[in-house]
Amino acid sequence: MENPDIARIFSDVADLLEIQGAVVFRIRAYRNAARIVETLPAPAESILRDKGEAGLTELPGIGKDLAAKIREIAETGKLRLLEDLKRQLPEGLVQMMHLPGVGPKRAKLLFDTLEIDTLDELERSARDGRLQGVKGFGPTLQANILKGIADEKVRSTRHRLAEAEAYVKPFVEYLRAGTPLQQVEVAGSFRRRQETIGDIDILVSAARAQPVADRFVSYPEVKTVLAHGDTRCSVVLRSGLQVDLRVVPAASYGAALYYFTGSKAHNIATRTLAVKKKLKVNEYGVFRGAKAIAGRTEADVMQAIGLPWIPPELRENRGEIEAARQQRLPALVELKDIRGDLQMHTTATDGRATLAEMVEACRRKGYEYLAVTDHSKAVRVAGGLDKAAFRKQFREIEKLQKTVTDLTILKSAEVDILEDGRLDLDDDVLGEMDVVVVSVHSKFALPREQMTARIVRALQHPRVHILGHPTGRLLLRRDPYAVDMEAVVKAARDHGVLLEINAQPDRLDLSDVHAQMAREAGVKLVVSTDAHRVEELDAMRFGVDQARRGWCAKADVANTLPLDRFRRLLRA
DNA sequence: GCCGTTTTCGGCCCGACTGTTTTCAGTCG
Repeated sequence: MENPDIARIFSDVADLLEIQGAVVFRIRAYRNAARIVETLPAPAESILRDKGEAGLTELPGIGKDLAAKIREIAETGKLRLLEDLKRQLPEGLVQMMHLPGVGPKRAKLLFDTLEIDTLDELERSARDGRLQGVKGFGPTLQANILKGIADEKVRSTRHRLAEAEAYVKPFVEYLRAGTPLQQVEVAGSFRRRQETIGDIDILVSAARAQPVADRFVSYPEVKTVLAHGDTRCSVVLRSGLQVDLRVVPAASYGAALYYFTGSKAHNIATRTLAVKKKLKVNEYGVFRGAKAIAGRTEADVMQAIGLPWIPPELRENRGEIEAARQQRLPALVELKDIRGDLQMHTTATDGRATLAEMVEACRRKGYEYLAVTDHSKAVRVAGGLDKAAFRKQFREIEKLQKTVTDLTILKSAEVDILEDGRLDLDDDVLGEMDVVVVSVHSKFALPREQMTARIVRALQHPRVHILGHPTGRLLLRRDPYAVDMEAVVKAARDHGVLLEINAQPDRLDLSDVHAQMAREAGVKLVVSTDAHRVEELDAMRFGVDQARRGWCAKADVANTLPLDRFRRLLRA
């Protein structure tokens, strides 16, 4: 069982307990546990293997009981508690409680009064008027339920960060253009630079809230208005993206920004800290009794709680609060630290721009070096190059290099890792390259052991420098292939291989959690765009965001090094 | 279910909006 499977089970338990009407804190403990397990830097199974249940109870939020339950799941593949709950409560109730306007209480009420336990049955009851008789189910709620069921069938749930950015920028411009705003910022998971976004939170400070709220719900792209209050509104855009607005006075802007940036888990943890200091924290400020002691800026708010300012990317309650209290937050890598891009393609294979065009674009970015990494021959669909074709390209590079003095073009390739872990090019041509990137592009469905052995074997090859997009995932489209990342990280460490954070907005591979895991193992990373067009070189910032979420400082990212030191690292 | 330089029991973050109510429960973030 992988961590997400265990998390899923805890999350299902929480849903069913909620319907059952269990004590809210017990429910919270399961939800909390789901989140903890989901974001663990190592598989729970290997923690159990190495340190037993004690290794799990070290984690704040996991006690004796939950540690034993994790063991039960690891050993049997399921959890008796969940099986029991499922026998008592039909699973359809969980789907019902996730409809807008329906929560655990109403789902249970529908089951108890009308024996409704599926979405289909609920839809029929709403249509034929049976819901009328149930307490609390007025005409509006019924209409909302029907709409929710219809939306459920065509729902676009999450959006990639880059995609959300494309929708939110014009929306913010529209708000700015029409009403006098003092400050405006997109908060939430967007500001934390999470790889995918459920909804967008726009925070505004303005002298008068009402005009901002009115303009917000009138945005032409708005499909549905979910809520329209004085200071808080919520809409769904035609794209399916939900956008929430919050308007606060300037004196509360920092507190509101802090609160609406989240994450929820981070907020709960810092508020708990505040309670111990006899303080109350809400979106309007930090209060001692009735007296506001902070609120205007985020830094003020955190200082009042006794914390230094924590970068949004770290606010996941994954140890950042403890690190902040001990003044050992990492100085996170920044876009301006990047001195070179180490994966890109040209018209020689599946890129759209020529070698000269890509080099010129990198020169304009002010890079010190770049690696041209066209595909090797196994990637037929991309027109992968053979030994002779690479040598031809290297001669072109040498020729071009003579005309370009202010940046170095590194000869390279994205060499395919074949099914058995051998490489798609011979050692002699690999030896003519400055840097060798290896990646998996085929046979994604291999069993976990086989895939792990395949990648580890490739990393053992003495000429390999970088593992490209290590898990092969495509966000929201394709799961990572089954692979033991702990073993891959260990192999990378043992053989001095760098792990790539691929900055393509639909890859962002490594994930934040894996990047952090690599960093903690002492493995160096690189952030590369894998650009197939000149414009895609701009994706570097998404990769840097991901590195920051993985706690990476400048020193953890090898392509922040000046060329001579980078070369020395490759040789080592 | 977790946790503890207040506690092994008794706490556990906080507020806005909606719909259906006549003062608030449920939902949501």
